[in-house]
Amino acid sequence: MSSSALAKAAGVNPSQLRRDLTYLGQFGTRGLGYPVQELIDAIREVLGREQLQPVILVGAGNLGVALLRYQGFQKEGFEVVAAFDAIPDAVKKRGISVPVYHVDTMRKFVIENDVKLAILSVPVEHAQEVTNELVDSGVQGLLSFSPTVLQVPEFVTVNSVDLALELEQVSFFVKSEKPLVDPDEPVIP
Amino acid sequence: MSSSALAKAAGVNPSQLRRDLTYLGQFGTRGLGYPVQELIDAIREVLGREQLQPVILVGAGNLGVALLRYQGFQKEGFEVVAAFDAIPDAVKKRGISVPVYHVDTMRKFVIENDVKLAILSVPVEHAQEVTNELVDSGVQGLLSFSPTVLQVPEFVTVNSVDLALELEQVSFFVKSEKPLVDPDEPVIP
DNA sequence: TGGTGTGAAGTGGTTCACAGCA
DNA sequence: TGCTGTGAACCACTTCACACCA
Repeated sequence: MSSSALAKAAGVNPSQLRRDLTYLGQFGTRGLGYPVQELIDAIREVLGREQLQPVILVGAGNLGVALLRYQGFQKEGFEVVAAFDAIPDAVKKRGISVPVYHVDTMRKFVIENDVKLAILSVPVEHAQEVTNELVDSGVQGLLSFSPTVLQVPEFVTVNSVDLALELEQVSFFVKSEKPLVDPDEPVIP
Repeated sequence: MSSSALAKAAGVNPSQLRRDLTYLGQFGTRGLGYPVQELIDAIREVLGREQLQPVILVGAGNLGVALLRYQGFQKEGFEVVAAFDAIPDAVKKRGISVPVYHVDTMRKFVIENDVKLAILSVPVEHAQEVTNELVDSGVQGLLSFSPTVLQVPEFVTVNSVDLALELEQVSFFVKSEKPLVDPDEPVIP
């Protein structure tokens, strides 16, 4: 498999892709390309996907429940082992195999199960407090869907996905006449 | 309001924020800061948020329905005016005020209502074909949740959110001993 | 011949540092 | 004095271009 074929599939430049792959070592063959299976193994190892990673989800509202039903995480080597909510009884559990517990039991669960990753889909006004408790319990990585900047110690990784912002980014380029803002020209003359 | 206060709230560097704001013109006062209301107005105008932007959603599965229930889009000036699905009758409509139509009627709707933005939450294997039809009908911006690279003409803007990938990004930094890969040192020695 | 690996150049975004002004 | 606006330096990432080798 050549870098140009891979690059096309990934939607990037071939040089880019070759450069990136060298960080895994160098096992392409000049004139031939990359051995597919070795590539898969090497990437999998670097990404730490040898075994399932346990994850918890906090906030089983609309978005949270959808995420619980979402199969994509399992496919990529994650296992959502439990969900937590302030009102677990209110959660519509149809089609959900993951147990939903009260958020008061979260700390205990995280500690006992040595959970390192959490998905946060709580209302924005509770995002920081829940984050604090998670970090305090030992969680080191957060995927947040709240439109706010979470304050965490530097040893904790946060990835924030703001859905409205993602749509906003598309919208900006659609409504504007020109595809990009010209930095030499103020947007408002 | 000073740039440093805004920067702190946004989680960025003050210089960064000042530099960004100059693209809107220059209306900060040296020694004083920025006038809040003018700032809001200027940003709103640039982002084209004076009036509601109509959006359609395609693919009313788990994620799609959650997105329909999600209030964040409305808050940011978007209105999801209709949803489309291959089996609209199967969609659980509880708590959804947006009408769900059959995907066959999508093209007509897009053209008649001059829809320019679409949210795509269809299964990955149908993402490209639905994209083609949307683009063909006049949609110019797509927010996709399918883990695939969509092929579109250059005048169409695509923003892809791959939820599993977002979690993967967190996971990488959590499981690795060091916070970052040292580019001089191959990950696999 | 074809395609990798990589110096070197290019690009664009970030940060510094400070002149200038309320 | 305090804080903006911005030239210049900095930095990280991207792309080019080509030596090198199966």
